[in-house]
Amino acid sequence: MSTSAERKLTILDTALALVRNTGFESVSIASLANEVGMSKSGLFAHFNSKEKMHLMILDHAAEKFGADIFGRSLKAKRGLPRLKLIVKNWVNWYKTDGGGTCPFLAAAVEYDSKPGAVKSRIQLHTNKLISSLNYSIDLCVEEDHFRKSIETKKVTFELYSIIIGHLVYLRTMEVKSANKIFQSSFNEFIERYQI
Amino acid sequence: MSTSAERKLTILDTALALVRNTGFESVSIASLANEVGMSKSGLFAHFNSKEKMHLMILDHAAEKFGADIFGRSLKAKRGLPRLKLIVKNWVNWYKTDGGGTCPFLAAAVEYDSKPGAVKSRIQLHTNKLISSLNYSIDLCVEEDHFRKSIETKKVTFELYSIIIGHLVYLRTMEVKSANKIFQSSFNEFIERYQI
DNA sequence: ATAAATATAGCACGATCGTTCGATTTATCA
DNA sequence: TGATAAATCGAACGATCGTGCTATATTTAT
Repeated sequence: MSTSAERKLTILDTALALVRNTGFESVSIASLANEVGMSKSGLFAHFNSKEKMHLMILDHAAEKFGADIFGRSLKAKRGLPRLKLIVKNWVNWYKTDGGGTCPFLAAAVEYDSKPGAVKSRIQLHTNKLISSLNYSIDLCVEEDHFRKSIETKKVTFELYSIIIGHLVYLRTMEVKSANKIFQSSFNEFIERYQI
Repeated sequence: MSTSAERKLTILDTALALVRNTGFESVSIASLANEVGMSKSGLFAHFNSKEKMHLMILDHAAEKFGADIFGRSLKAKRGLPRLKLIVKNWVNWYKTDGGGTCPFLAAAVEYDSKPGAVKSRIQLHTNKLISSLNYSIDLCVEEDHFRKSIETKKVTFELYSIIIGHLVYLRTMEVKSANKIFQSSFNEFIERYQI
C-alpha cells in the first residue's frame, strides 16, 4: 500500500475510534488532527471539507462494522448459528477497541434534523445494515431454522430494535442487568420463530 | 404566574422545540437567545451556565413528555387500553408541535461519552421513563389483561425497544412502511402476552 | 540526479461559542 | 413617588472552529 493510502487509513481509523468515544459531530478537523498528530491544514488537505471528511468516516465505519460483525460471522453455519454469531459480534462491538457507541446510531440521531449529503449517507448505510440483518434472517428460513410463515421484515425490525434498545439500556442502567435482559429477550426472540 | 416565571417558561418551551428540531447539543445559548428574541447575555443570566441551561431543558422536557404521553393516558381504563393510548401518544409525539426526535434518545446518544451532571440527569429521566412504562405493563397484569407469568421488566424492554426502533426506522426509510412494520410488531407484542 | 507531484506545515481570516462586566431599562414595593 | 431589586442589554474576552493561502518538506517518476 502506498504511503498516502496508509496515512489516510491511519487517519480514518483514528477518526472512527474518536467517533465511537465522543460521538460523531464532536470529531472536528482540529481535534482529529491533534489526535493523529499532524497540523490542522495538513489533515484538511486530505479531505478538502468537513463534509467530505464525515462522508469518508461514515464509509470507513460501514466497512469496518460490516467486516467485524457480518464478515466474521461467515465461519458459522448458515442460518441460526450465523445469526447468533452476528448478534454476538454486534454486542461485542460496544466493548472492543476501547468500546463506544454504535457509530451509525450516533450519526443517525445527531444528523436527524440536518438534511444533506451526510444524512443521506447515514440513511444509506443504515439501510444496508438492516438489509444485511434481514438477509441473515432469510437464511434462517431457508435453512429451516425459522418457520416459513414469518414476515422476515418484521422479524428483522424486532431484532434490530432490541439490539439498539440494549445499547440504550447499557448506557442508562447497570451493565449487568442490561445484558441479562437483552440476552433473555434475544433467546425468547429465537424461540418465538424457531421451528 | 409572575412575569419572570412566564419568561422562563417561554424560554424553555422554545428550547424544547429547538431540541426536537435540531438535537440537543446544537442548542447553544446564542442560538436560543436568537430564537427567543433576546440578547445572549440576557438569556445567559437566566441560567448562569450552559450546563445549568441543559439541565433545566432536560427537566422541562421530562415534565412535558410525561404529561403528554403518560398524563394524557389516564383517561383510558387501567391496563391494556391505557398502555395502547400511551404508545399512541408516544408515537404521536414525533409528529406534534412541529415533530422532531425524542429528546431523551437524542440526549442519551449525544451525551453518551460525556460524563457529568448532564449525562446523569439524562440517565435519571430515562430510568424514570422506563419505570413509568414498566408500571403501565404491571397494570396490564394486575387487570388480568396480560398473563401473570410474564417478566414485566423484559416485556418493558421489548416495548421500549420497538418504540425507539420505530423512531430510527422512521428516519431511515419510507415513513409509511416504518409505521406499518411498527404497528404490526406492536400488535403481535400485545397478542404475545395477552390472556 | 533532477524535475514534477504530493503531503504537510504555518499563519491568518471570519464566524461562533460560553462567559464576564458594567450600564441601563423595567418591575416591585415601602 | 421614590428607592430597591431584578431583568436585560451591549461590548469585549479568549477558545475553537472550518477554510484558504503560501511556503516547505517529502515522495515519486523520469
